[in-house]
Amino acid sequence: MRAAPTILHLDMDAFYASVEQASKPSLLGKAVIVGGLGPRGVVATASYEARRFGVHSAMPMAQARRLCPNGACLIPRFSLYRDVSDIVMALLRELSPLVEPLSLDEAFVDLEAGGTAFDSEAARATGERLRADIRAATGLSGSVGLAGSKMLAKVASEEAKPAGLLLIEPGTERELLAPMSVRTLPGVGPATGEHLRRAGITTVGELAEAGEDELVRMLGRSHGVGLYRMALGLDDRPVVAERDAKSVSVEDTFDVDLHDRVRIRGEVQRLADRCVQRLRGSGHSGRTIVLKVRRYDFSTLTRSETLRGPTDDPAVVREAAARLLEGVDTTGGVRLLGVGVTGLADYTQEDLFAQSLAAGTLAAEADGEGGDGGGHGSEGAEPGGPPGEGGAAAVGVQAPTAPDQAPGPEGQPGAPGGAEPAPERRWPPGSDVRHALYGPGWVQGSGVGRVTVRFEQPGSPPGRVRTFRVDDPDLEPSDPLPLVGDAEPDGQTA
DNA sequence: TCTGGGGTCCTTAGCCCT
DNA sequence: TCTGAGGGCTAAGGACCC
Repeated sequence: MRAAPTILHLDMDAFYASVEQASKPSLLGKAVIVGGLGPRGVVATASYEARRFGVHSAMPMAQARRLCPNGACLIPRFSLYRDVSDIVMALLRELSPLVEPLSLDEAFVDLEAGGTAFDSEAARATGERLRADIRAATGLSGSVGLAGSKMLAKVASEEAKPAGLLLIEPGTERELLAPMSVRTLPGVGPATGEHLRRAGITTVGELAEAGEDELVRMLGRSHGVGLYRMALGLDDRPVVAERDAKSVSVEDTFDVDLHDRVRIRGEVQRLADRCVQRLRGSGHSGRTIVLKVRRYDFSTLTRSETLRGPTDDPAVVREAAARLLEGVDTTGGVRLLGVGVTGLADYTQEDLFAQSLAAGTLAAEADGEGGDGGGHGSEGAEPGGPPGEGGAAAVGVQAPTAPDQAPGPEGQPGAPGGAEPAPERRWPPGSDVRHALYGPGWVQGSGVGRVTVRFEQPGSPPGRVRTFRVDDPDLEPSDPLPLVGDAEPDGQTA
């Protein structure tokens, strides 16, 4: 391990919730919960105000609402978070070319490689400056950890939260780690934590005392050796700037379990198409198709099939996913379906061409695909009629119209619904809107044909609330406004 | 009214080949 | 021809992370 604490770990504080508070001034200092709002939604991030009520990430949203009934529950706005993240990551890249993003709100930086800092003094100064720069550029706060390794830098930023900075001086690691819970170490989750607890190991110090052999015996070679080293404060993993994606997948959890086999097939086809869209978007093709099924009892199984060559052909992926589904028993119902592609290769025209030759892919097959599956698979469910069990309205909860359109619009606003009579517009809480007269605002809630909007924007004083009919022609969805800088002059916030 | 979505990595087991 | 070891690949599941 290096001598100087020049690995920096940045962790933005309650990122999604903080972005929401910054862009919605009336929520500053209030409990904000960001996550899925459906009956099976979970919390992605809670503001520190909400955490005081016991709300935390991965908690079912229903439970969060119970604990914190006055909290503002909002859907995530990933495009905005990505924009803010881009600003933060750009600031990190000014410090060093070696920046390793872990997610939208977290990254490692190798300060030494950037020539930014070679000792504790300089590292600390750099960290403080970074925090100030992030606040100036985004209005948000982040926590900084500095240490001689990635693992320790991450532990440090966790300890520094919220809005702090902690530097671990070389030589003090073991002493610092010893009393901490084993769960502090990366790679120790609920299962490993429980495994260790049963062996009487609850702290990092006890982990180190157990010895490498014992940990290997308990947890296997890779995990055992890795954990033992971490317990000693040893971690020589380098900061890696570019990481190639290894898989691409999409999955959907349904508000109500799906029973109807025809519907399930339709959903798998949809997911396959979405997956290929993402695959192509990332400039990849892939060789192994994976189907994921979570059943009514939460048991999860995967089935996979490896093709002769990589593909990004939707028809090929659809067919593979359909074949895999045929081998899965779905009686009892499914709550989640997913389609993924692994074994990624860089997309090239040659790949595509080779694949169509290898798999004998025909464009005609893509269109006539239903023929194969529908032919022998007509279990019950008459073609046009509503499938049984009320599974039909499962995904589009609040779309009482046209319950039986087979691959129904999914739970996203503005999903393509075909050329039906204008579907009722939906206004998810937290989403951005613009009113012809009142300017930019956000949806505070909607129901019984009404939508309530608060008219405010980043940097404005808390705004007023007004209620409209859901089909008010003056009201329309809009893009998020940047957190800092060009606020709109026309926003009436009085 | 339990438990999202998008990932990575590891382990185990079976099969095929040398 | 049989047997065993070991490597590579595939499939499935599990743990973990944010």
